[in-house]
Amino acid sequence: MDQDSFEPKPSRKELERLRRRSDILHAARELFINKGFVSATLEEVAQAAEFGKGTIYNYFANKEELLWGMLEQFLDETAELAQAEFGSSEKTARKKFEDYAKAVISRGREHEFFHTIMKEQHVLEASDTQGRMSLLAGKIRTCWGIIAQEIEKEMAAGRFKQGNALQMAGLFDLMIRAFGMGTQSKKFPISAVPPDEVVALVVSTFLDGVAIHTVEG
Amino acid sequence: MDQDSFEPKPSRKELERLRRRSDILHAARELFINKGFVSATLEEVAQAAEFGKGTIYNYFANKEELLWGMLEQFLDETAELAQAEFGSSEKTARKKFEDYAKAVISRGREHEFFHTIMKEQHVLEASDTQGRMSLLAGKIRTCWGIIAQEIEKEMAAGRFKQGNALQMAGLFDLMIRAFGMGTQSKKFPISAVPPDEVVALVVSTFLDGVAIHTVEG
Amino acid sequence: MDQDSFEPKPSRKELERLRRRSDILHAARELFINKGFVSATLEEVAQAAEFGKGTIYNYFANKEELLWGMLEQFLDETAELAQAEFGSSEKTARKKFEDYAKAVISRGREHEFFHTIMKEQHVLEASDTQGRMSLLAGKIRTCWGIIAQEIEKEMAAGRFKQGNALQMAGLFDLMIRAFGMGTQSKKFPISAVPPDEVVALVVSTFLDGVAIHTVEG
Amino acid sequence: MDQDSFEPKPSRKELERLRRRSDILHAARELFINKGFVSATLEEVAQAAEFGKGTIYNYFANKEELLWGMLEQFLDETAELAQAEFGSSEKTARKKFEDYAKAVISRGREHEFFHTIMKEQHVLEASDTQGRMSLLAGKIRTCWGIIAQEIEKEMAAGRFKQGNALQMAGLFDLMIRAFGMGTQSKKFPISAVPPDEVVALVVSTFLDGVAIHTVEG
DNA sequence: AATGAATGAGTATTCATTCAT
DNA sequence: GATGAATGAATACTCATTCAT
Repeated sequence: MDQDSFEPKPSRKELERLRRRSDILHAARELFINKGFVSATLEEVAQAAEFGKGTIYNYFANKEELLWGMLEQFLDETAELAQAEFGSSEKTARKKFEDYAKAVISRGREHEFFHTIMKEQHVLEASDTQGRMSLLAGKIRTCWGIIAQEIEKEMAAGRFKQGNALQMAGLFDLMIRAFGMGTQSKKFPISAVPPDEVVALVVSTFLDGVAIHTVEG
Repeated sequence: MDQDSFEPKPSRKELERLRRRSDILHAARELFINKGFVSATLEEVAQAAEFGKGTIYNYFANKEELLWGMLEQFLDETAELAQAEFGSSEKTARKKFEDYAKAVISRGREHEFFHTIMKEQHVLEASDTQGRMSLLAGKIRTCWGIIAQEIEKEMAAGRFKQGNALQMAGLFDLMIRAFGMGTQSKKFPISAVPPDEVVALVVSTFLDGVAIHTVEG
Repeated sequence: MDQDSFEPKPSRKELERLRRRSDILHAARELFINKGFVSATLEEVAQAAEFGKGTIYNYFANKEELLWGMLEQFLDETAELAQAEFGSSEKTARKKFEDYAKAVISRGREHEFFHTIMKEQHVLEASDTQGRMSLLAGKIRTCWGIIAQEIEKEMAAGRFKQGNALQMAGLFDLMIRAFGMGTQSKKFPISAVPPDEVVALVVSTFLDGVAIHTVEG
Repeated sequence: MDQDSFEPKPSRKELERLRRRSDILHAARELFINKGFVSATLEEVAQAAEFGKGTIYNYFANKEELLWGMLEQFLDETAELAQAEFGSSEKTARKKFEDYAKAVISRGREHEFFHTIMKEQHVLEASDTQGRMSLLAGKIRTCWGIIAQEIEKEMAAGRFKQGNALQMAGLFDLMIRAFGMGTQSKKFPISAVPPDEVVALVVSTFLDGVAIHTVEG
């Protein structure tokens, strides 16, 4: 957005700066996911990023900016992931859903953007200036849009039921993330489900449902 | 210990005390859901409960106890809800799933135990003494067990695919909760979906999947 | 002071009231000595006295009054003690000093009025209305006056050096109390001195000093 | 650990830090002595030290640490004082006792370590981790040991009675401190004794006793 | 550019005191 | 008279942010 097309060559200085910014965001992500935004202190972020506390303020105006920056980075990575799994043209749709689910599960909490957004919703709402939330929502739409394209392709081919593809994509994505979270956390009742089974259950349920279908039509 | 079998009539005093405790918990629930446990202050809880700050401490040893108490209350209510919807014997399974989904969606954030537990996970882990987390997990299992019974009945009748009923129940419950949260919040890309459509999409996907099934077997 | 000579017969009611007041003071003494006035809570006092918290306020206007009341009771008991040991006419002076020292040591912290007054000095100063401190000082003077009488008798008999008898009495009393405290507390460097030795050292030093006197005059 | 033998020059930074730490401790001493540890607030300490409240916590982990630090500083100063008065070899023993007594009295409450330790005993006991109390007791033993050496010298020379020199040193030190406190405080019955008289009475009593000795042996 | 000491607003918790029962 | 639930003022401690070096 700011780094427009007419900034021809980012100087080495500038690149290093962006690199450091990104490093700080990664350190913050780890902490915010584990302790929650409010409980994680800037001191801890600085320590994790191996910078002085004051230095963080050279890259981010305040603590909230860290959260916003981290979520943007977060969602960009998720979009890349979706693109990587659904962009290829050789795999069947089922295989794509499977691989995407597998990829999401395997990253664990590292990619739980949904969880994080929900978790820190009130912080985001309180510090949302100038429609930054819309920007984030746009990025989510991008992610789900990539999945939705696949769904539309299948609908067009008569292999999926007609419906709102974006909603269906969102539902699928959330199924993995929510069920994944519920089963991978040690503290949960249906925990200890191996990742493979999680993927199998979610994908088969999403595609085929749990009811038995005798004859269609 | 106290609630022994020979304490037939809790005194009026005791009843009032429990009533007030419950009132405080409800006030806390509202706040913790909206602002997050860490950000909500005890001053706010007290104000919401229309008590003095000190009074809260006559009912709960500290802030964490409020969270634990609230989650227990929370889950007990959810179990009642599940029992109410799945306990009846006249409805078809599909109808039961529909009615449960409807009920969950309609309560909104008021019953998002899953969200809350995930959101405050690190607080809970930090203050979990003597396996209170297990107690909570047990209550979740109870909720999902009620749904699972229905699934098992259908499996036995040959109408549902064989599988781990508890996992399937959990998946269904989380589908409603996660998708419900994503669609009812104003800030989300697939927002503004009317509750009825949410229920329809989740239930039909859970039962039938999104793929078209021509002939089975 | 208030219970003037024309209150002919305190009713049984009144006597019981005084008795309860005294009980509360004893409970408070124990606590104030062990935890300090500021740290001891009224809840604890009430519990120790086996009364409800509110009841304490029927006997004392506030927490500070407990401290003042307790110190008066305290000093009255000490005066009785001094009278008991120094009042008799059969013992030699040396024996009287010994017995008094023994008695003080044996009561332990229960009679450490000096310690308590020093310890809570700032509380007393802050809540000293209408010269209550003078009243206390008067009671101390009474105690030391009893000892001083003995000293004066000895001076008159040419057995003690001339000097300010009250000062000498105070010095003796404080020697026992301070050295007693230092030696009976487990945490002190010259601890574990048996009470008998403490008494012997203090009395012999007070009377004879530590230097060796070859010929006097 | 840090103050190793090969750290020849503490950096200016480090020195300033120690200086500030010491300043804070002196401010705290003043307050703790006047108001008592529990009653003195950290806000007051900060104000007295002319620092922000938060700054205090950069130097001390919590309020208790202030008390411990202050007592150590306190006792180190007292040891220096004892060394200064008893270390010289030119003065007679009597003169040394006199000068020490004078020095102690003249510092007033500023050096009343004994009073402070007694006063805050329960706080110290409650926060005594890893034998810090022993460390303090050791420092007291050091102080009294310095005095005891003089006593032993005199015993060896046949000028003092045989006995436990450490106990005698402790007794002498406590005589000055307790009697000094009793006489210098405005509120006490034997108050208004000029410091010189206090010194004279204590020293002469300690050395010679109050009884008249006609012929020894 | 990087740092971390200093700061004070903000928060959980305690406890003397009141007062309805 | 006795009680203890309710109260809020007071206090230790934390942490985002600033700024001199």
